[in-house]
Amino acid sequence: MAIQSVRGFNDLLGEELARFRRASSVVRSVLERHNFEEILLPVVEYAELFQRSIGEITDIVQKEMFLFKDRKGRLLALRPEGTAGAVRAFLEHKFYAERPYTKLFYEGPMFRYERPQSGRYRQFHQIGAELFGVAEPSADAEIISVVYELLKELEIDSVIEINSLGCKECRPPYREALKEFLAQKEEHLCKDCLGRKDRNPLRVLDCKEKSCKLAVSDAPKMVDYLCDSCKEHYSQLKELLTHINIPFRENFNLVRGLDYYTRTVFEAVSDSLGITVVAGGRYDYLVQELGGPPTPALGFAVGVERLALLLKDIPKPKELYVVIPFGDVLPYALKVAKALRSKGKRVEFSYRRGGLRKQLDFANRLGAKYAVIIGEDEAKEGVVSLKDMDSGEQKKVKI
RNA sequence: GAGGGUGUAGCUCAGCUGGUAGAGCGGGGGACUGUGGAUCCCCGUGUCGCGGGUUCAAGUCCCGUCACCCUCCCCA
Repeated sequence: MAIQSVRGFNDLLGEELARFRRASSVVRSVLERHNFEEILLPVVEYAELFQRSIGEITDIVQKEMFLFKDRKGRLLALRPEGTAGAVRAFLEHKFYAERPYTKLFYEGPMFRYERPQSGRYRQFHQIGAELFGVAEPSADAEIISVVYELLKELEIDSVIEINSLGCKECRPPYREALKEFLAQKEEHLCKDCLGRKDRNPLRVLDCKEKSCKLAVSDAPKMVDYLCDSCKEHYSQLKELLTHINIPFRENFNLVRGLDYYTRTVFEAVSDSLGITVVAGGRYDYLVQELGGPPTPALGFAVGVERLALLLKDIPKPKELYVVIPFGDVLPYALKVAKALRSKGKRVEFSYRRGGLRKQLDFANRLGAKYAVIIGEDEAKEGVVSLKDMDSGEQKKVKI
């Protein structure tokens, strides 16, 4: 058997790649407009970084990481997401000491050992942005505004949902209240939720199972338990979003799969495919938990493949010129191709053999806008016959 | 990790109750050595995903395995 690519690790090519590039470049340009600075992070980190940041009991850490040991026996991981690495870099370069706040973005492959399905691979790409050092809700508003603008620019139909998960003051009491509530609903919960109702009760709110949804419909809401400062933060954020005309929807059942989130969380779900394309939130304790100074922070990540899947149309490539040498004119024809390319034209030099007819047929198949016909007459006169492949018009021109 | 579907030529697929492989499209060549998208003619051995089993005989039945697609879990 010929060697195949590894499951979930795919070649990206053709139109799919064009969509991918488009999605990526739009997101990048929106981030650059907001003056986020790019950082190129390594793909491998110590496994401990993810265990400490994402949370020991999450599925990502428990069963979805690509783990391996280096030659000295240290446990390494292919990164399953980007925030942990960004925080590590923020601390390692001591950005907290040299600027009042820091805005970073990263792009690159992420790895999760999951079952592949539509819009989901073991190697996939994310672009993420992180804002370190601003506690005020204006930072939340700006991050959500970036998300809104990139979705708008890519013409992706989706709604931004927001919620608040509270802080270490108000979340524990809420968690307990929710646990108590769920204990009374046990007979309505699915098997997965029975497993997580004590371990990670917030996740039950997010379950797609009908009976769970129903059981949870009158569950206590985090918003009702928010402490004064969280409540203030959340209502200011909503006010700001309204002021800058960013449509959003509150979803009291919105939670995140990663442990580090606090206060604001948000997500954009595509209307057509029903998959999450962007997700993010605030993580005010993570920097400190990873050994840094107390630093409020927040960010988001987009799945580039998922975005690409939803793109309406892709830009057409530049108009193609096909240079057709005909007869003993090779040196001249190559010179013409070089000249056209130096003018920035997209040029294919035809290596196809056969008569002019066959070569024009070839140019046609390539989708050429112009055929640059070079026979011995043209070579002698120092011109080319430029044929417009749509209209069929042809004239001799100097290049 | 659980469930369902699929796997035959480059692509899309046909192949009925087992008798050793076909079509369309694409591609190549020609009709046609200076003008395309048309027409006509010619060109298909591909480990029938892989391994094993049943059988005189397996693309076709059975078991296993791998991959892909979809759903769930989880997540971007």
